[in-house]
Amino acid sequence: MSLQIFNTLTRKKEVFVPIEENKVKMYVCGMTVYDYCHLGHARVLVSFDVIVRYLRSKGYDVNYVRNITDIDDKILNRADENGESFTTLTERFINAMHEDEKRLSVKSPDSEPKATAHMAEILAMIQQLIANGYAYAADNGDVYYSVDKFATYGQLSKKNPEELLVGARVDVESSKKDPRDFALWKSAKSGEVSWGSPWGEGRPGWHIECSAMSTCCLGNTFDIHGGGPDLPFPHHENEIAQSEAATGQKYVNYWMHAGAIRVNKEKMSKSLGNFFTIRDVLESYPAEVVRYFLVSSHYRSQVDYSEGSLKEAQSALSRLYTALRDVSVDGAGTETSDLTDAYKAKFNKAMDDDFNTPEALAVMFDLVKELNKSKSNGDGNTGQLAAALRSLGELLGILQLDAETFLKSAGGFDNNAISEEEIEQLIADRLSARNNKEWAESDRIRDHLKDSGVILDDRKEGTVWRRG
RNA sequence: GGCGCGAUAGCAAAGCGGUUAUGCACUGGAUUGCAAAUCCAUGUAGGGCGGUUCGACUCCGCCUCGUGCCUCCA
Repeated sequence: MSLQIFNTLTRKKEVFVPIEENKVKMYVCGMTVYDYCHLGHARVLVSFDVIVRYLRSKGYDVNYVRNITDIDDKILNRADENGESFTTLTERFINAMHEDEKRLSVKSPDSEPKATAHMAEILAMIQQLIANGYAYAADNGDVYYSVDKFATYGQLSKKNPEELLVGARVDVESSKKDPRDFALWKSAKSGEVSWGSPWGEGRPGWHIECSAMSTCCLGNTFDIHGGGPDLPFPHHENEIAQSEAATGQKYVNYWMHAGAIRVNKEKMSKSLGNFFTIRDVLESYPAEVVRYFLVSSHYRSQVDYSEGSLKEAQSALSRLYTALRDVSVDGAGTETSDLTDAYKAKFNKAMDDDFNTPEALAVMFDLVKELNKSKSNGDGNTGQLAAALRSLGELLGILQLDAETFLKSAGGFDNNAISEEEIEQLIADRLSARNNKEWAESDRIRDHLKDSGVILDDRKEGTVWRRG
């Protein structure tokens, strides 16, 4: 079974064939660090994390590069508003982003290049573009890319260059030769942070940093380039124009774009102001629940965010962890058997189909049913089934906690929540009531705990509890 | 206006030209002092109109509705 990837460039699923056998060179557009990451960023972070995990599980040696945009207009404006240096601002939000991704179990990329640390490569590419006749320096010190010179402009976003000309905003101040042209280098206003260049003091345009950094990290041509739903145009279109005009070679083989997160049927975005930051959401829900929510829909689909969707994610995750509760997987992790191999094969088949995580989760729930049956009939397969479930979960970045820990903390985000000590005490009180067959008192305690979000489970060995 | 994407049961979300998706919720049974969890059983589908086909939720066309990009945004 071969891996198929939906390529934005062709709008089709294609069999994935890497440039170098068993190696994947992958670049994802990361954050512009002037604010906290929101759920839309989390979608990209988690989606590509799953993709990398799966590629590695298939034996690929993946070089995953995800950049950080640490210089641009919004960063300078925000730093100015805050009365702080732009580096103080960006360092703060880079740290915040790293905290957020860690909490969401997103593994760090192999490298995380920053625009400000790659000025030499950026300047070299701009000079190459001028030398190749694709860019020009304007009188004011700006350098622009000549969109008209790049014959296949619009190939990724399926836009007609002529129509872009008609629809382009006319900027009276601009020194562009053509309204479609975009800045490779912006001359510095007085007092602004800047870098020296052959065209005077200035800073790079938004698009050039990704062309320069991806090329320097991964080579002229690489396998996968990913990003969010709003990046195909103009960002990625411009990257193609820059890189292919500079190197004369194909830039990227497979373009991948995540779908939008929506709130009330509207895209979550900074400009609309309807965004929830990752840390906002993590105030109310365990990180793994947020991650499950993101993984439970396909990475390309639009998904609506709501309280209800997280509650449902929590319930579903509880079913998975409940199956793992009290199962010893000692010595079972490395066993293979026809039983577990069948589930793994189905899981892989789903993931081979453009990383179909909802389908993969369905396989995990089938496995859960098998595991639950095994737990009750004592057929001896319990350990290996649980181990298989966990190892599949690992590929999605879920189910790595101790089941007991998850189940006892899942709903525990209320500061007024009842403590474990109180719970244990009440359970002990209830036990003595039950021993005396005082069912009314026993049920009173059960109901009281239920009102506090604690659900009891009476077993032969004793009473266990969870929050839910 | 241009270029795309989508419409699945109460909700969420997949595959598939003919046979149970899956999860949450719901119903009946087993189980339990009562529960919870679990298992078993069952119900609830595929926007509208045409076409292709022995047969379409699944392919094709049209329509309606929703939504994304076209401007900084993941």
